[in-house]
Amino acid sequence: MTKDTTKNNLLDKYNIAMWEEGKIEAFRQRLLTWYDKQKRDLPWRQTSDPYCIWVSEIMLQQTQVNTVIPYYERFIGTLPTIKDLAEAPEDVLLKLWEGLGYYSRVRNMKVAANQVMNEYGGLFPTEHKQILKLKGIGPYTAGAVSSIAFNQPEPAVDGNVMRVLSRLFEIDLDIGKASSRKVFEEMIRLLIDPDRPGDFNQALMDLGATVCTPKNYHPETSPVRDFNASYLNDSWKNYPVKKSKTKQTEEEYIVLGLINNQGEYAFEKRGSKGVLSGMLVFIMVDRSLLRQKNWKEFHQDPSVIEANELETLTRYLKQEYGLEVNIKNERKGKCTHIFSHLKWQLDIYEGMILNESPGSRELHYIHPDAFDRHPFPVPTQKVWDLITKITLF
DNA sequence: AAGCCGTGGCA
DNA sequence: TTGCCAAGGCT
Repeated sequence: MTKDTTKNNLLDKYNIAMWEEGKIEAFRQRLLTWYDKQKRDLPWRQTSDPYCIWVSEIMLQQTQVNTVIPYYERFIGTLPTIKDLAEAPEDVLLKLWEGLGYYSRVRNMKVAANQVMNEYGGLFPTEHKQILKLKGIGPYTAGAVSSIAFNQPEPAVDGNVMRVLSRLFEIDLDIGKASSRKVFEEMIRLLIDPDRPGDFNQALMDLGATVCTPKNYHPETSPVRDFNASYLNDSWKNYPVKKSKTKQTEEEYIVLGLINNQGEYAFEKRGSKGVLSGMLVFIMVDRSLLRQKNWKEFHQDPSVIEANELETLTRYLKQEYGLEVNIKNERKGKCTHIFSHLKWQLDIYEGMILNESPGSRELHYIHPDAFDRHPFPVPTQKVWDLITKITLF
């Protein structure tokens, strides 16, 4: 039995009707003409160096263009080649990444850079299959680098592309589900311009970022509105389909700015798993571990640690860190930090370290004058600003 | 498969 | 204020 290569099983399965060849070619031309005229002038569009394209694509993961631009300039300026990246100490990399978030991205880049040095002699691999094997490079980024840097007709399906295609074809798939991406990739394989695959992919993303946006979407302003089934059928408000996310869970911490007799603050490196893994934070103690069952009944003043909780805290610091401290029971300040899936409520207190003995957790002592030399995640920076803030009367 | 991983911007 | 969203990948 011979396979019918004119049919696409995945598109058939979801009853998606692809356009005929003439319409596809007209679409390519309309989209690329618009792109040639309207494309955004971005730093990584002034190079064809796969290393630079790669760096930009990693930074752009779940991060907006305007945020990325200064980070990209500084990163490429500091580490102009993949060899520089492979040889850079992790602290230097994290300092360049500080504030961008998702810090495993840059750690993975260093691993990938070493893969390229060891397996490809420092030359970025040119084949999509090889690129996909690099640490931190998934289906989207492999497609982006392949098409943009090496002119290969590979799909690069991100949130923009899924939103654009959902509206163009009235696709009812939930774009939040991982399995949906493959369907959109099959569509792109048929749509992509074989002569300008990189520009085609970028044009679709530009369209999603500037015209076919999640909010304030006006389909009549689109350069490809004639191709847009959801516009022609006035169903565009239904697309894309996306399930709403679950709310962040809240966690409350006492954060301690503990200073030793040399004027240094105590920090802790978070574990290798979980949020902010391997990053420096002030000592944080989960209040749910400290509080008694009915603490709310007798605890009135939120700026003061209740006596029982303070006692437990003191014991905890001795046991976990080997620290004897004198905590000033007057809240220095409070702040919140919101992650994608959780929310931290931080109450900040200061204290003096009276005695240190070996504890189960290692501490790092950093003098205020040296603070800027270390990479810190934003929550640590927020707490730092509160602790060192000069109070004006 | 679905939950985890940061941060800033915006209505 | 709150929730959503952004050029996703890993486990």
